[in-house]
Amino acid sequence: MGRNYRQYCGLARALEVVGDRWNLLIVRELLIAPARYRQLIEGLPGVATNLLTDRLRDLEAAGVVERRLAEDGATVVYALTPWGAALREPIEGLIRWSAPLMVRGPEGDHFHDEWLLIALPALFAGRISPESSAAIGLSVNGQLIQVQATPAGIEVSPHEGRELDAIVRAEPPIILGLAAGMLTLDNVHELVDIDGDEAAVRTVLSAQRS
Amino acid sequence: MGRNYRQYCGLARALEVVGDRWNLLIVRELLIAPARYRQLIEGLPGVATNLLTDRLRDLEAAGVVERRLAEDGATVVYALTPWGAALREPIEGLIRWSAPLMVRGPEGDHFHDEWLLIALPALFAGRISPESSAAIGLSVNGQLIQVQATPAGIEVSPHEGRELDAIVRAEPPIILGLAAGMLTLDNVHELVDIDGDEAAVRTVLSAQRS
DNA sequence: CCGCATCCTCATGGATACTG
DNA sequence: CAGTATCCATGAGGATGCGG
Repeated sequence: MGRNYRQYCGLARALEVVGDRWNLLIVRELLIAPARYRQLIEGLPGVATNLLTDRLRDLEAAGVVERRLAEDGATVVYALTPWGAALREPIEGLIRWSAPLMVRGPEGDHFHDEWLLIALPALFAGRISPESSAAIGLSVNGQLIQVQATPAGIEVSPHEGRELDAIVRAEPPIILGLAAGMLTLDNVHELVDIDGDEAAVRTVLSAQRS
Repeated sequence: MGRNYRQYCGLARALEVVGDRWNLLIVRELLIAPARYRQLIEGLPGVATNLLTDRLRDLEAAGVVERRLAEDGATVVYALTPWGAALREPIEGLIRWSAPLMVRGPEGDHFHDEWLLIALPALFAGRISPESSAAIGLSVNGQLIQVQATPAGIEVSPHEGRELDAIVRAEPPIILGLAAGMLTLDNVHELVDIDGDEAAVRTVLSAQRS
C-alpha cells in the first residue's frame, strides 16, 4: 500500500505503520521471540523475500522493530521495540475477534504450534481464574504447551519440565474453541484425550468470562 | 490484497477479512453510525468509489457489514453486524497504540470531529473513574462532545443539551494527548480554554491509568 | 548455506469519467 | 445518488543472482 490515508485519526495513522500486508504477521512472529531473517521466512509461509526485507525496513524506520547483533556478533536478529511489543494488545483483540473463523478448522492451512503461544493467552484473557491453581499441558503435534492457572491469571508458555497436573491431547480447532469458550469439555469430550487429573483440566477451562 | 495467507492462525484469518486497505476505516465510520454510500465517501477522504464498493461487498460477504433499507424503503444504508461491531475492541487497541503518532499534530491531514467519538472512549478506557461524577464538553471546531465521568466509567457522546459542568476548548492534538494521559492539564494549561468548573475538568482528566 | 537485491509478471489500488 | 467502467500506476509474488 504505502500510500498514506492523510487522516488525523489514530486508527488511520496506526494502519499507515502496521496496515501493510504481512506487517502484523511479522510482529506476531517477533512477539513469540526475536528471530533471524531465515526464521521469519519459515514462520511466514508464502512471503516473498523482497517483501520481507521491505517490511522489516519499514517497521524499523517506524520504530516498531529493531535490528540487534546476535550473540556471535556477526548475524542480525530482529526484535520488537517496546512500542512494537505494545501491539500485543490489538493483536490479541483481533485474535479474539477471529474465533468464529477458526472453528471451521485448518482446511489445509499452514499451522505452527508456536502460534498458540499468542492465541491462547488472547483467548483466555478476560476469563476469571479460579481460586485453585492448576497446570496442564496441551499436546499439539507432539509439542507440549503449558497452561498454568493461578488466582492471578493464566499463563501460557512452552513446557519446560515443570510438573503437570494433566495433559490434554486434541486437535488445534478443539483447543482454540475450548480456550475461546465456544466449546466446553463436555461437548467435545470424545475428541479430547486427557492424561492425568481431569479436574485440573476443568479448573483451567471452566473459568467463566467476566 | 485479496490473496489469502493460508495460515491457521487467528490473526491471519482476521486480516484476510479486515486487513485490506480501507476496510478498518470503513468499520470505523460504521461504528460511529450506520451510513449511506455518500456518507461513507465523505467520511473516507481519498477513497475511490470502485474500491469502496468492492470493500463493502467483501465485508458484506464476510458477515461484517449488512445492507439495510433506509426508512424511506428505497435507499440502502450500510451497518455493522454484531460481529462487525465487535471490531471495536481491536480498533480501540490500535488507537491506544497510535497515541505516540498523534502528538505530532494533524500536519494538514483531514480531521472529522466524529472520529473523536471513537478515539476518546478508546483513550479513556483503562482509566479508573473517580468517585465524584462530572460532565464536561469538549469543543472542537465549534462542535461539542460530551464526556461524562461516573464511578461506573467514562462515556463519550455528541452533546445533546445535557447540562455541563464545564466546557474545554482545545485543539485536537491537545485533547487526544490529555485523553491518552500523555499530557496533563498543568502542562498545557495555556493551550486549553476552560469555561465553567475547572475542578470538573480535572475530575475527568485526572483519573489515573490502572 | 544466509541475507538479502534484482528482475519480471500480473493482480490490485487509485483517479477520473460515465451511467441507470 | 449510487454505483460501473476504464485506464494507468503501484505493489505483491515468484524466480534467480550474488557477495560473504
